[in-house]
Amino acid sequence: MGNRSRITESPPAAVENALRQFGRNLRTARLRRRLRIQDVADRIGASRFTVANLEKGKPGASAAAYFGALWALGLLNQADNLADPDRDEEGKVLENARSPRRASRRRRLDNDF
Amino acid sequence: MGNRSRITESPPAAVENALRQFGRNLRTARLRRRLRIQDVADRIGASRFTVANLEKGKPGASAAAYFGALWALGLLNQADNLADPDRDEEGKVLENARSPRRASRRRRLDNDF
DNA sequence: CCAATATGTTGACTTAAGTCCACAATAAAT
DNA sequence: ATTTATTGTGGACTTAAGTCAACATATTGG
Repeated sequence: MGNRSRITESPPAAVENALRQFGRNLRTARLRRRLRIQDVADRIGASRFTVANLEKGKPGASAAAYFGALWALGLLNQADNLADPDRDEEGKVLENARSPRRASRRRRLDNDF
Repeated sequence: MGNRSRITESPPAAVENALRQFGRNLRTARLRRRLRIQDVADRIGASRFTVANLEKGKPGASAAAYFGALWALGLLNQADNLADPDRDEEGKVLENARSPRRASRRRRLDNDF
């Protein structure tokens, strides 16, 4: 990537753990299907080194690579409802009445976080 | 990334669509929470340009950035069961008896794909 | 056991992801 | 309508993601 951002260089533990688990799951799914790292690499058009990094949960790897691995294993559908608005109950509550096309800050000083 | 891989440069339509939808969902969730792009950027330690790219579903953006955006919106838990072995019914079937630690190719010529 | 192969590791190289700047376009609040 | 703030866009720069080669280390099959 170039100038690496903090989220990629040293992600919060929750993100790091989520990625590591994701990687482990990809490996489990691959082995169950009796595929080599190279096989997955061929299917997505990447090197075996990159796929190995995915299975390690490398934060800097591209989202396309991770999703591609899912796709190569026939599991891409599991990514369908990531941040799905219909499932975002928290968001539904916060969205009182209508949702703006831009987030204005002047409204109030609700500077939480 | 450097030498861009095919999966990142021109992903299969399914992957591209999944990423675009993911990005749109992130934007919807952000607006519902009345957050600016800059706010999410601050939380994950990235520039507003990168977050804008996430919402466009840019394939090359890092997985950590996407997951970080989820995290910043309190939605990271949705990533928990990506490729979860317990939910991988297909994989469970393919895994007859035990799962190997490496994928051997000599077994049979089951070169599907 | 032994042979064959899958995976791990290191290092060098290439190039695009991420950053920043400046300005334009758009939406919101008064 | 006017002002103010958010978001979009283009270009230049930096650096690490991805590739490849070569070798080491498992693991599997026979």
